[in-house]
This record gives sequence, structure tokens and C-alpha cells, in this order.
Amino acid sequence: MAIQKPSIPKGTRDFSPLEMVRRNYIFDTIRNVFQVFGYQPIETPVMENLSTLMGKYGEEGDKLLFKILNSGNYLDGLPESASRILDPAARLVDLTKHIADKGLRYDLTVPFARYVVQHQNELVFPFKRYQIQPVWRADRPQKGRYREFFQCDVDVIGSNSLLNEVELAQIIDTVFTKLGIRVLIRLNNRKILAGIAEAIGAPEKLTDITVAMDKLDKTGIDKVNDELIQRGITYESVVKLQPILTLEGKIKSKFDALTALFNDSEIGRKGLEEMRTVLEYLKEMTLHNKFDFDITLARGLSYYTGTIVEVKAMDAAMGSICGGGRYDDLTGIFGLPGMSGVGISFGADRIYDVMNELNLFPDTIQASTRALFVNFGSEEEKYCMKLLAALRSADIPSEIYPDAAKVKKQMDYANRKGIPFVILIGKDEIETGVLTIKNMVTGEQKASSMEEAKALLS
RNA sequence: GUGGUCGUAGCUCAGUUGGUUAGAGCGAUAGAUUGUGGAUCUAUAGGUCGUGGGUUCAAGCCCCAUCUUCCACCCCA
Repeated sequence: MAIQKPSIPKGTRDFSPLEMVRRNYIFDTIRNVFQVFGYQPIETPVMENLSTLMGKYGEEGDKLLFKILNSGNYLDGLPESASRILDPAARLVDLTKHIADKGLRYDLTVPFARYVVQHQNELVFPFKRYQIQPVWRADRPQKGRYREFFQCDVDVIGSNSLLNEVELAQIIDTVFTKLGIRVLIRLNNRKILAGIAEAIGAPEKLTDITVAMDKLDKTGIDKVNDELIQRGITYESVVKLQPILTLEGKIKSKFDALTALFNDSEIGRKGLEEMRTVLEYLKEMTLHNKFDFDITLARGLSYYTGTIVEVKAMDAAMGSICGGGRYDDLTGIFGLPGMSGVGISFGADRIYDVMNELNLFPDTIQASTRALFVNFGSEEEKYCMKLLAALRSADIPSEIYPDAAKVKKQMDYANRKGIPFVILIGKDEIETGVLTIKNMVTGEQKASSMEEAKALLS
């Protein structure tokens, strides 16, 4: 058989030891914060039924789902003849639903909603859960965008209280403070966006308006207006929107302008009230990072209904590294209506990229093996295994070189793995019962007892 | 999904208007040095030039397709 060049699918990556140590540092930090705030872990399968996933992320989202081809003879049982399948005019989607009924999860929120409905009888509400698992999107890879990446989700479901929003903001602030990333936390509320759409006389165009407004800081007001017109919003409505688009600066002035605009919009007033409450709490909390009320923040996922939040690194050019919001009725579609939830998701891979770019990983996390026993042969080997066991039971990460190779080679091994101490046990040491320990940084070498060794190495 | 971009040794990259046997540095292995590493010196190994077609007397170089990389758009973590 011809040798084939090994490769992995587009947009996926291998993680080598150094990367894993650093990734685990991120996961451990985030997990600890989640636990301190009283959240409990769950996991769900990497694949879900396509019926669970389809239609939850909008039209775009359905296209980005990885579908899993059915097992067995998946062409059997097709409702129509094979010639129809081979007909180039036949729509691919039609075929897809007959030959694939499973897909890889696109995020952790929808599987969580499914989980809550299925396990509603055993859960204690409000249910606070966290979940750290990979998700898959059939996107084109680019900077900060992978086809396989990890999300770290925290959600609380079964509580309408805005205290949850406040706590989630605290979690964001705590996580990024611990990781050493300076961030800007942007907040908005979907009800405010709905209120704006209503107030300018285009309530049915909410999505179009938010998608266009979202680009304000990126493309500028002229482009946004162009897009609004292009999306079928009337000239009059666009004119009414201008005072909102040009709003800048103080939170108070935004509130004043919106209050005036929302004279006839109840939903707008509701959103504004929610935002005021959240911001007041946050002011009391004295966070380490800045937060802002940003009217242009929209967020794509269609299921958000209340507060929305997005986090960006201040010192690196990267898309949002954390985002989320409140969804009033995510479980309704699975048969459990009236269950409000709010949650956020940390993008571990983007956080990694930011920390890498800014050199934020502490050196101390790279520590692996503390000491290496040099192997001088079978006699010495046996003797070393006992000493090794003693070090290991004292929680000192240690190892023995498995072959009686040249000392140079064994030293090289220690250097390359960054092992700071080498222990040499030869005939002399076995006779005298001491350990010759060499410091690989200073080159210093001395004889120690086991007790001294433990003290030195721990 | 749209547009662009990259691919030569394990890694980083040279490679002339298409012209004999595709090079360098780093790394690897062995030795100088049989229980003492990082330095130095010497030698050795390592390539279907991403893949498949095509043009040509001749292709790493030109053309087409395809895969991959990176980037922008769309959208998003």
C-alpha cells in the first residue's frame, strides 16, 4: 500500500504538550471561577439529532452545521428514485435530510436547552450549570476562527432575576482579571433594540436594523445608512434613527435620548429599565474591567430576548472572546415553555490566541518533571526504582531514563524537557546510600540524603 | 457561500528568462568524550518540490483542476 501523507481536516489542530499545559491553565482558571460562583458541571454528546440543532441558529447557522452521514445502507428507503438524487437539479438539502439525521453540535446552549427539558424532573431550579466542551462549525477558517473549538459556557435557567446578569458580568470580570487580559465588557438589551425598531416605525425589521447597526463602529454611519435602505427600511425610519446612531459618550445621555424615543414603546421602556438595574448593580460592584452600555451591540444568535453582552480584549485585535445573553424561551421549542435563562460563553481558543500574542502565560505553569534519574544499568536501575517511588509518593514529579544510554544523551533529554534536577545513582551511591543531585541550571552537584532530596525537590 | 493568498528536508527558507545530479541554516543521528549536559569541530542520514492532469525536446518554475495554509467579506467564540 502506498504511504499516504498524514493530515488533519481543515480548521482542526493538534495540541502539543506546551500548548496543552497552557490550554489547561485557561480551562482550570475558568472552571474554578465557575465553581466558586456555584455552578455545576454537565457534559452532553458531541453529536445531537439534527432535528435538535436545525433552525436554532438562523438560516446561516443551518449551513454551518456538520452533518453526519447515516450508518449502513443510507441510500435505502429514500422516498424517491435514485435518478432523482442524481438529478443535478435536485436540491442538496432535500437529500441531506434523508441520509443524515445526526450532526455535530454548533454550540453548547441549544444542547443545554435540550438537556434541561429531558432532565427537568431531576433538576433543581434555578439550575446553574457550566459546560466546557468542543463545538464544530463548517466555517472557513481564518484569524481566530476554527472549525473545531472549545466553548466554556455558564448558564442559569429558571430565574428571571437580573441578579443573574450581574453575576455573569462578575464572572467575566473575575476570569479575565485572573488571566491578566484587559477587556471591555459591552452590554445592551434586545428589548431596547426592539423598542428602537418600534419607535422608528419598522418593528418587523428588527433583525435587519440590528445587523446593520452592529457594523457602526466598523464601517461608519454612512455605510450603515446605506445598508438600512438596502435592507428595505424606509427613508423616514432611517432619518428617525439618526439621533440614536450618533449617540456617544456618557451612559446618562444615552438613557435620556432613549427615554424620549420610547414614549410610545413599552418594550423599549422595559429594556431600558432592565439595563438601568443591571448597570446600577454593576456600579456597586467595582469591577476591575470597564463596562459600557453600547446601543450598537446586536449579536447574531436569534434566540436572545433580553440582556446581551460581548467582551473584547483591549490590547489585541481579535473578535469577541466571550459573549452571551438572556433567552426567554429557548426550551419552549422542546416542550417546556416559560423557562427563562441567561448565559455566557468563553471562547477558549481565542483567549489562548490573545494570551499568546500578549505573552500572558506565566512561566510557572510549564513545570513538569522535577527530577530525572540517570540510568547506569540494570543493577542501578532496580535501586533507583525504590528511590523514585519515594519521591513520587511525596508528590515530586520524577522519572527515570528507561535505557542505560550514554550519560550525554540522558542529560540532553533532561535539558530538552526542562527538567531542573538530575539524580545520579551509581555503584558509589548505592554503597554509601546517598543521592548525587545535579542542578541543571547552575551545574552545581552535591550528595544528599533522601530527606534533603525531598526538601530540595519539592 | 464570495474574493484573494500560500505550499520545496522534521522546522525556517533559498532556488536566475523553463535547462545537467534541487541547496543553506537550525534540528536529528554518530563520533571527537566508556559516570556528567548546554559550547565547538567532524561525518552521516533526511526530498513522490502539496496532489492529479496538461503544455514542452526539457517543468520546483508555465497552464488547468483539486486539497491545504493564511487573510478579507458574510457570520461568529
